[in-house]
Amino acid sequence: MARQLTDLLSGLNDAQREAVTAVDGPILVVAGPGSGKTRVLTHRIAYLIEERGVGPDEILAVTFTNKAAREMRDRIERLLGRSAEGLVMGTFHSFGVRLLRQNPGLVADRLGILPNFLIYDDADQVEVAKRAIVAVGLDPKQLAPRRMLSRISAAKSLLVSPEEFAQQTETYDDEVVARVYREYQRTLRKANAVDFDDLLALPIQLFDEAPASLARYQERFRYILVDEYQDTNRVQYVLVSALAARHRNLFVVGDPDQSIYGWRQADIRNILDFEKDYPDAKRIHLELNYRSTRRIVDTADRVIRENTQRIDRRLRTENDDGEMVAVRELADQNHEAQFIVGEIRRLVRTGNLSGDDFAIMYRTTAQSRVLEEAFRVSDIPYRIVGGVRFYDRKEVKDVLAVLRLLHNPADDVSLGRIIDNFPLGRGFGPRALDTVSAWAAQNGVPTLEGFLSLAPGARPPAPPPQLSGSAKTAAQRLGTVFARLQEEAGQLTLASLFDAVVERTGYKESFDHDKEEEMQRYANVMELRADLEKYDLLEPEDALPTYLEQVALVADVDAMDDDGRGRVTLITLHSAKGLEFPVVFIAGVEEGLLPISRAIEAEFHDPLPMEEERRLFYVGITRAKKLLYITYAGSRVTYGRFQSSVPSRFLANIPDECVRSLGRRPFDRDRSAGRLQDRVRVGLEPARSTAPVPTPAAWRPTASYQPAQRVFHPKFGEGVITDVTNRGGDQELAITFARHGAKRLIASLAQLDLIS
DNA sequence: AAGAGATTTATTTTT
DNA sequence: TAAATCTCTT
Repeated sequence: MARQLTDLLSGLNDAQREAVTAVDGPILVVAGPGSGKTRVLTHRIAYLIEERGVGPDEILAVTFTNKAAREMRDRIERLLGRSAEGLVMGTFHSFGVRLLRQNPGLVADRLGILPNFLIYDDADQVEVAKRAIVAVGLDPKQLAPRRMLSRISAAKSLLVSPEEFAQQTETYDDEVVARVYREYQRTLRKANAVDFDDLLALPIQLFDEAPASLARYQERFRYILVDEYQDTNRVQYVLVSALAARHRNLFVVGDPDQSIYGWRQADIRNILDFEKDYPDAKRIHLELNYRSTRRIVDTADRVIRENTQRIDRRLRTENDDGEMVAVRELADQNHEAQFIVGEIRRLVRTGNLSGDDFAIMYRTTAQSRVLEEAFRVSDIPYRIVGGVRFYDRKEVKDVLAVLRLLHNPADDVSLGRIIDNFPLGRGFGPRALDTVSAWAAQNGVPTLEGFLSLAPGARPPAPPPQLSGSAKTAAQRLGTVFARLQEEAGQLTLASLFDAVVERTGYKESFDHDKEEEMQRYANVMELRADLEKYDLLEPEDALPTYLEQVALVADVDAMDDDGRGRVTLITLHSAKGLEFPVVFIAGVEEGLLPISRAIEAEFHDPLPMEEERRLFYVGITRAKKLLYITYAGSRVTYGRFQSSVPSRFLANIPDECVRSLGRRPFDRDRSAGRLQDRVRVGLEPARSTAPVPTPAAWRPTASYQPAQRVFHPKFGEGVITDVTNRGGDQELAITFARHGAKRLIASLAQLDLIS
């Protein structure tokens, strides 16, 4: 016992030790980046179990991603030297599902949601929103379903029901949202489906309806821990508060400076007001950074210091100074990607580093394209976190739609998908679907029943829908196939069910074996089969629901740890939160990208989005342990158009002592938008319009090229200069490109970059 | 109802 | 630029 105690507490600093051993009552830990908060969380849980005799099943720990939960559980089990069975650890959303699954009777009775409910993902939600817009007699083309959805989601995150929303409308637009919201919710329920926000809101409704069930959980969870508390929203706050009300042993960890989910209704006040909610709370600060070099820490500190909405504190470290932060301007996004690939190659060669030591971070997923292309040709292994998830690929979603419909016959969104995309639905158009839907509505049954009623041997509740011609044939075919699949669904393993699905729906044959692209998509479908096989170990009746739930709740980062070894990571700044890498590149640090244009537009009436952008940059900087590169391009192609860009204002705050410019031109702080801002503030110039946006020709270095130099051209790629002819102040270059052969180019016009 | 061809839209971030 | 959506023809 004593041995273990020293193990659990050794190597912790005073503040960390205090956080681990302060057992009872509300505790707020404000933890800067790299200050060991994961260590504190894991050691604290192990300490509770080992030293305080707390049962693992009396502890609830909420993390931001499933990956974090998995890793923490592993670390705890390693500390304990045994399994931590019973410990409830996961994201808010997975915990929400768990609550709903554990109370099927109450959930059905009080909330009207049957146990076979599905979790609708983003695309499904858009579809439901569209249908809702149509149903209230409006036009989805004018209303932007996505915008409706974000308003609805915001309302749900604030626990505002459709009825409450309707009562507090102020503008015409609000009224429209209210109507769509109501219909959206009705459509979801009719499909026996829930969305992400419901996973948090429904447990609260359940507790309202059945206080005894709340009391049970309150009693059970003597200790509750919440990570990334700065990113919790209202629903999450209410849920945690309710659960912690009985024992009040609530331990929250967060960093207001890393709050980057304001757009998801994350409310920084949850952490700032913690001590108001719990006047007896103990507050512990973890400030010393163990992760990064001194220069990286100082850079981060100076950048975040510019924010006004924050608690003043200083980030510090006792680590070595380390290398300078490298800032590099590139001609365009291709050069930027090329530069990054080149640097990585160089560092791998000379610096004893491997691919997985590197991460490239960017603000928007669109930026990953060019980077990915550069890595693809470079043959450096890489992986992309974010972008299109495996489960979001069209062909995968198609097959999943069938499985979902088999699990939940009310799932009209999946039914629609099947009709649109499967050979099975051929000959069956929108008008015919209207007929069947109307029939189903009339009889109060799911739309699928309309099809089943046409299958041979069916005993429908009413005369089947009136169809004719190709629509009738198609509907009969679909009904017959589904009737049979439904029978088999309970008996077959998932893999065999998969086989039956792709065979009988004609999906398998729909791939053209002569087209490479289609074969790739077919390969994805088969990968789904391999995925399904893993679930055949479960009880047959659990396999499908467990699988579908897992599919709905995996985040991009969750899927990350599979075969990440040796690969460079390409990741959005948002997804990078909580991760660390020896070498980090932050790409596209330009006005309009980081900060994102919308934050710039909003700045004059609302400074908060801009501050969030700055925090995002801060999150990126603090991911780096040893080396940090910041790159920006002088111009980039957006929507297929060239646009020149201005270095981000955030660059102006990096201290001279920490930064060095790479390349021929020094990094010119005065051209970054930060300095322009100053001028704007004193009223010398209007914003942006007169900003000295440099034209490419004007700022391109007038380097004199020489034969044998290696260069990079945005279109032609890598090449070697074979001949140089001087023409006045300019040069005409003969270049042999690796992939495009010999070209003659004018030095001042060709957007060339020297590569080492 | 289906496919070809024209046109228009999109890029903020995600559980 | 590429993907999604619309329009027109059969």
